[in-house]
Amino acid sequence: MNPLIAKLERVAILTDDDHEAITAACRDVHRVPANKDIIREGDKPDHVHLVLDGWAARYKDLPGGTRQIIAYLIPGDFCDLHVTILSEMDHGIFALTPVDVAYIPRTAMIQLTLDRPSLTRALWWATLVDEAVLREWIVNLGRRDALERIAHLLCEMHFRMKNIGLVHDDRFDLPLTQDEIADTVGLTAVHTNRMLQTLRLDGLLTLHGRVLTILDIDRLRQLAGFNPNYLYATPVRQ
Amino acid sequence: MNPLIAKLERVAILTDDDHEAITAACRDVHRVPANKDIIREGDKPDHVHLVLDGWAARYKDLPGGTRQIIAYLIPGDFCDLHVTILSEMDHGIFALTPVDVAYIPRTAMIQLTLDRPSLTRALWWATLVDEAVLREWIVNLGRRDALERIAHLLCEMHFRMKNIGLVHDDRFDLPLTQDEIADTVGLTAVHTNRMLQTLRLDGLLTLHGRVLTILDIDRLRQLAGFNPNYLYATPVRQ
DNA sequence: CGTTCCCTTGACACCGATCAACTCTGGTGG
DNA sequence: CCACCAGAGTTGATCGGTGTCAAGGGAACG
Repeated sequence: MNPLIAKLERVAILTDDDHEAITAACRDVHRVPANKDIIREGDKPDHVHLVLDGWAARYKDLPGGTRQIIAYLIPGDFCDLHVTILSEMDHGIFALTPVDVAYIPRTAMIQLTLDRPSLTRALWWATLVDEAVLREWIVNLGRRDALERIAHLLCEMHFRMKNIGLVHDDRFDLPLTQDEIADTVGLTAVHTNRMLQTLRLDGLLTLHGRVLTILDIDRLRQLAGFNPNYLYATPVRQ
Repeated sequence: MNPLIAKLERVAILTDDDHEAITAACRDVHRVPANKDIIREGDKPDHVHLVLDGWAARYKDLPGGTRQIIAYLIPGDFCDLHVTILSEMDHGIFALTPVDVAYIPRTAMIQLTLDRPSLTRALWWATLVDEAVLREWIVNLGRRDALERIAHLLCEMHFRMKNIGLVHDDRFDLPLTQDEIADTVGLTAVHTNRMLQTLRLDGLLTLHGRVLTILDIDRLRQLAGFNPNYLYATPVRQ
């Protein structure tokens, strides 16, 4: 099952035709090994990239050697819908795990949106949710302390992974090193480590071998100030 | 002159018909006094709001009484294109100055995008630039120190204001209190004050009476690590 | 002419960064 | 099967950037 179809169907009504159009667009699948770039800053790809399996991360490198992770991409997420319109990538995307990526030709994407208003609307919903996530990350970085930031990130990924059926018993794959978490929440790896220990000691979660188990989602959400409304897991307005 | 038309024409070719359609859509103008909400979290507006004159800010309040400003809206910017699709606002927007806001009916907006593919493409470009700005703000909050953050914000607003013709001799209206700047860059007002003084002492800028004069844009940009590529002031791909 | 924001300043506290080991784990090759 | 190794996680000591609290000053406005 195509994860994009599954994602869009949660919020919109797609016809069989739409299904076929999406499936057809996703014919060209590439496997990218872990820790390799899917796209680099400055690229002008002729394809739109869609994550079918695995995790990827959007990031920017700064002069000085630091890095900020800007988004996590999980199955069903587009890497770069915007290069349909914008001139080039202003950031890179790398694979956190081995990732299956569908290469959808730019022209096919444009055709899809011209032919299928309801599908276009669903795709638009997806980009708006991505945008809402960016806003919440700004709040996270700007106004929450270290412990809350990490807790909030974990709550969000729990919610998103659950949405696509990849959470069982509040347990899911979190293929991130503590360095990567640190580069996401604007902390150092050392402090991230200490905060994760605090969360463990408080009995909120366990995390080893890239598997996260949330032991008390209610308390974790309360600690993080997590409110999933920004993820808009609700039907699209007609 | 409608600032939305001016903005879109910098990157796309619009017909006279497009102009008229935009002008017609912007008939219903409301003036919102400074410090009043234009939209609140939870609202389900039937109109899309477009800033015609003045500054507004997108924000989220947190339990605990803190606030994070998520975006600044200047003439030509939409407040909430997304409520065309999403169920309700997950954040508020307030006026920083008295603001002229065009209320564009949701239905008119939908009609516009159905009838005018090239205009739709230009609007899409605008939302993608907004998204790129959000990404850069995440980098700003996550990986730059206090001085760099403020410098970067000022560089960005200088660039955006220049783009719409509101900068003369590197001088422009910056209608923000230090509290508001602090709530934007994730600092306290006290520390924001000290950093602004540092920037002044370094001969980079002057700021009083809500007017910012940048004395040395090159050095300010270098200090901030500012690269305007993310603002995509370039023509839209066809 | 007083009131209310807003800006400014100083002293001090503390969260998270930095630096430098050390441990653990999983993978690889002999 | 074991020895080794690299990457990831952990720990401790110390430093510094930013927060906090409190007070005072200045400018706009009724």
